[in-house]
Amino acid sequence: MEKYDALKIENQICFPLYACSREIIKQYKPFLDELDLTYTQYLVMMVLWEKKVATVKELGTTLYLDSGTLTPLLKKLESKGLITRARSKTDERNLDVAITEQGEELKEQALSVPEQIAKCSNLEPEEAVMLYKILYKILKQGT
Amino acid sequence: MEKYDALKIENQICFPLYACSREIIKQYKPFLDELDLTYTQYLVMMVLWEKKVATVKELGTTLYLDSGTLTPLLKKLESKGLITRARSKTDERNLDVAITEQGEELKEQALSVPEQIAKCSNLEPEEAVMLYKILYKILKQGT
DNA sequence: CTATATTTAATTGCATACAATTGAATTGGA
DNA sequence: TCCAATTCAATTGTATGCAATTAAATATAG
Repeated sequence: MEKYDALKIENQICFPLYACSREIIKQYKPFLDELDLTYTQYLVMMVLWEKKVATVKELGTTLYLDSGTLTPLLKKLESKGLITRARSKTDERNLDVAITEQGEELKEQALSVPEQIAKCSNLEPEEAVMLYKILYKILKQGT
Repeated sequence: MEKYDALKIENQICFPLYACSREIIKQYKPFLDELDLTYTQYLVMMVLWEKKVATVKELGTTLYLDSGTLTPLLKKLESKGLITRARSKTDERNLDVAITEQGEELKEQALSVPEQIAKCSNLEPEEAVMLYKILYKILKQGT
């Protein structure tokens, strides 16, 4: 163990995490292109397909993103007709983001995305479960 | 198992990967701020602390980044005096990126980064090893 | 009840990421 | 040898990420 070993890329855990994340997002691209969605837009749509409505704050908490990222992205989804944006009537600080009929329709088409992505993985099921557990353990630590 | 379950955030492996990557990079920020480096700049410097010289192509292969990301980033590191950029004499298509004396000096200071980051982790050593193995298995698949 | 503190989304500025294109240099085949 | 194909870095355009600030709305302490 040499003095500078800790500074080598191959001895870091963050780098493969960072690289893997981007490589897998690249795998999504051809499938998401068919929906005319970016990966981040797809994440927002996934939350709304499940919850129908969420504030910017809630989207940010769920996706670990802030308003600086979400505001322009949501305006884009709005311009595509997939969502609506409106101030909450009970608390005007909140912006309610709601899925539209058109947004709902995209859900059917989106079903093919996880289907096709699943085929790309070479992980054993136990590895996927292990990976999932470890990643959420790390994420929970920030709570 | 409902029809749309595969479209839920919590059933995806890519999302926690993406979120984890960004959360851990945020943990690096206060330490990297002291070196006046961003995380990506730090990655490039790590390669050069080890290899002294590398072409843009080699940096890109190692870090999974392309010239569109690296070119402006390398110009910034050059303007800080940490690296030099010069066309290779044997093949002018290649750009040789080399560490400077000042870049070498930063290595000492950088030693504290992995030290302090290690303290932030709540993973068991076996979990870290498992995570590392799985991530590199995914990365190798793209080779 | 009111001044202050807090919460929330938007904005600004900077730094990536990356697809697609360009242009220069080199390679390899006819 | 010569030219078509390939390789490589740079450029362009779009889309994030995120820290820091701003401004409006709401909550809270006194």
